[in-house]
Amino acid sequence: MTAAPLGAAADTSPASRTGIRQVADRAGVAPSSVSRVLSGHPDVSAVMRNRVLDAVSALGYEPDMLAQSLRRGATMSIGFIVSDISNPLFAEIALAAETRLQDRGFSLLITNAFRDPSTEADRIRMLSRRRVDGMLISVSDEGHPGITEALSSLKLRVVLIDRELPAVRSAVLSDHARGIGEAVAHLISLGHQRIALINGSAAVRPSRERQQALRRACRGSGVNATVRHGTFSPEHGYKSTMELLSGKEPPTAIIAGSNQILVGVLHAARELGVHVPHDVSLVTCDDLTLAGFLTPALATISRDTAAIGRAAAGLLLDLIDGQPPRIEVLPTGFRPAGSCAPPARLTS
Amino acid sequence: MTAAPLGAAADTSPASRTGIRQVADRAGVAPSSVSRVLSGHPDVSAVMRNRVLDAVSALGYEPDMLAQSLRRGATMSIGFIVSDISNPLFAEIALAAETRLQDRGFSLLITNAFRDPSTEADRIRMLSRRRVDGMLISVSDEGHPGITEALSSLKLRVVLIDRELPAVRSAVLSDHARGIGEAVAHLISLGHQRIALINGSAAVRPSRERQQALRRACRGSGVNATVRHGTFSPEHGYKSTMELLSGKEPPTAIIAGSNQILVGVLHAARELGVHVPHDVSLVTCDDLTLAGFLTPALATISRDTAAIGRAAAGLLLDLIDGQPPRIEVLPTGFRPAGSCAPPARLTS
DNA sequence: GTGAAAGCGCTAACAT
DNA sequence: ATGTTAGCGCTTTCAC
Repeated sequence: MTAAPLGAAADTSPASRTGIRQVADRAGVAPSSVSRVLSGHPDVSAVMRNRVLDAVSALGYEPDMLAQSLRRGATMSIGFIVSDISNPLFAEIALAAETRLQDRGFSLLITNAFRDPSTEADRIRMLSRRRVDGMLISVSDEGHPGITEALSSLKLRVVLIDRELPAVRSAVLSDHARGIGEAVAHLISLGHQRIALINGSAAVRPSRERQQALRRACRGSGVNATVRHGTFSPEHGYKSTMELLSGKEPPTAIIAGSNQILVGVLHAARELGVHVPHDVSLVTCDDLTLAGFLTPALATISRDTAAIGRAAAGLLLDLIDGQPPRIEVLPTGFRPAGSCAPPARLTS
Repeated sequence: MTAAPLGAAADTSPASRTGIRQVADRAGVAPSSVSRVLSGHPDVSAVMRNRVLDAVSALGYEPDMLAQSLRRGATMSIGFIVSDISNPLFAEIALAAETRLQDRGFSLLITNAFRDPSTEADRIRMLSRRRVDGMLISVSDEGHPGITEALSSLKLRVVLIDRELPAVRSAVLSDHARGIGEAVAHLISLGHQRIALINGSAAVRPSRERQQALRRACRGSGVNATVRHGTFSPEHGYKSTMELLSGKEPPTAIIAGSNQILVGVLHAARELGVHVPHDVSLVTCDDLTLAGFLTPALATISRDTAAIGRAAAGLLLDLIDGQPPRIEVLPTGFRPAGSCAPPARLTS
C-alpha cells in the first residue's frame, strides 16, 4: 500500500527540470499561453506561437505528462495484465496491441500475473491506482470472486482477451471450436477411433470451447473422446500423456491444448519411446516457432495473434471514444502436417 | 506532442472518485493525517490510525498514484525499451525484471522499438515525459547519435542490457565469448576446418564479441572462419545460408547468431536439401522452446535469461538507492547436441 | 488573443 | 500527535 521513497542521488544537474514556467518566462508570455500553443488551441496568434516554439526548442522543454494527466484526468496509459509474457502467444498479442495504442498516444503498462487469480485481482487494483485509462485482461479463472470484485469496484474500460465475464461486455474471442472441429474431422478421416484432448483449465473459455467442440465432432461417429483438464503447463502435458499412453486402450491421437502443454507431451512421448505419428498422432494448439521443423512437422491449430492484439486495442480505443461495448470473434484454423497419420492398428 | 482528450463516456457513477478529502471528512480528521497513516508515518496515535483505516475501508479508498507521483517526485515506474517483446529472449528478461521490480513497488512500462534506433530515441523521450524513475534499455545501434542525444539530455537512471554506451555506466552483459569459444573448440575437435558465423548487427556488443571470439578460437589452428553480419532476422539467416552453402568451399559448420537467424538457416537448409549434421553442423545462440526436439537436437549456446532480468532490475534498484553504477557480466555456456558431428569430407 | 487565478489529489513543512 | 498551508506542473475557466 505504501510507496517506498526514492533514493538520494536524484539530481546530478544543478538546474531543476525546465517546466512550462521557464518556457513562459523566456518567451515573455504567460504559462497558459505556452500550454495553449502546445496543445494546439485554435486562438493563438502566429507571433505567439513562434515565440513559444522557439523558447521550447531552445530550452529543450518536454511537458510533464504526470502533471498533464492529473489535470486532464487521463493518463493516456493502458494496463495489460498478462498471465505469462514469456509465452510468445501473449507476447505477440501484447506487441500488436501496443503498436495500435501507441499510434493514438497511449502507453502500455504490462504486468505479469503468473496465472494466479488473486495476483490478477491485485494487479487490477494497482493499475486502477495508477489511473490507467483502460485495461486489457485475460484472467486465469473466470469464476474467481476476487477478480469480479476488483473489476466491479472500478468504472473502467476493460477489454477481455479470450475470456467471458458477466461484468465485462467487451471482448476479443477466438473461435476455438472451428479449429478443433477441423482437426478432429481430419483425424477421424484418417481412421482414428480414440482421440484425447489434453486440455488447459476449464475455468477459462478456450478450454471449455475446445472440449465442447471435440465432443460435438465425435458425436455419432463412434469415436471415443477423452478430455483431461489441468493447468496450462508442461507438467500437465507430461503427466497426462504418460497416463494416457500407458493405460489400457490408449488414444491413437492426442491434441495438446496449448504450446506449454505440448512441450510436456513431447517429453513424455520421447521418454516412452513412442513414435509420432506411427504410434500416436499429434496436434497442438497455437503456433510455436520451430513446430514446422520438427520431424515430423507438427499439425497445428493456429490463430492470428497480431489480429487479436489489434482487435483488443481497437475495442478499447472505441470504448474510450465513447462507443458501446462489443464482442469480436476471430477465427482459428487447422494446419495438417506429418504428425497426423492413420493409426497403426485400426482395430482396438 | 499533443495528447488526445478522453472520450465522453467516462463516468457511469454519479459520485466522483473518493479522494483523501472524503476519507478525512468521514474520519473527522485532516487530510494530512490520512496521508500520514497511509504512508506509515511514525507519529500517529492508535486512535487516529484506526479511525482513518476504518474510513478507508468503508469508502474503498485507493490513493491516486498520479497525485502521489507529482507531489513526491517519483512515479515508482520503470521504462523498458525492448526491440521485440515477441522474442522469448527479451520476454523472459522482461518477466524476471518485472518480478523483481514489482517486489519493490515499481511497475514496468514496456515499449517496443522494432529494432529501429530513431524509434528507440523517441521512446526514451516518451518515457522521460512520463517521468519514469529509471529505464532498462537494449538499443539496436550503439553508435546512433539520436539515441546518445536522447539519453544524455536526461539525468535518469539507465541500465543497459547487453549493450555498451559511453554515456551509460550501468549494464548487464553476457559473456558471449565464452559460449562461442566452447562451441568452436567443440567443432574444431570434431574436425571442422571451415566455420561460418551468421552474425547479427555489428552495431551491438554481442555480435562483436561473438566475432572476436570466433577469430580468437580459430587463430593458429588453420581453421577458416567466415563471419556475415546483418540484421537479427530470419531473412538474413536464410540469405546468408543460401549463399554460404552454394558457394565454393562451403562451411562445414554454421553458427546462427540468434534464434531469429536460426529460423532462416533452417529454412534454407531444408530448401537446399542439406542434411544436418551430415552435410553441415549447426549451432545456435539462445534457447528456443523446441530446439531439443528437433532431429537432430540443436546444439545451443545459452544463457540464463531470468538471471539477466533479475540482475538488470537489481542494478537499477541499486542506482535508485543511490549506489554507484556497476557492470555485471553473466556467463553463457555451450550445450552440444546431435546437430554437431564430424564433417563428411575431412579434406576440402 | 492573452493573462490571472484556481485547482487536479496528494504530501511535507511548518505550526501548535 | 494533529491541523493548516503551500505547492508539485500543468490546464482551463474566467476576465479583459
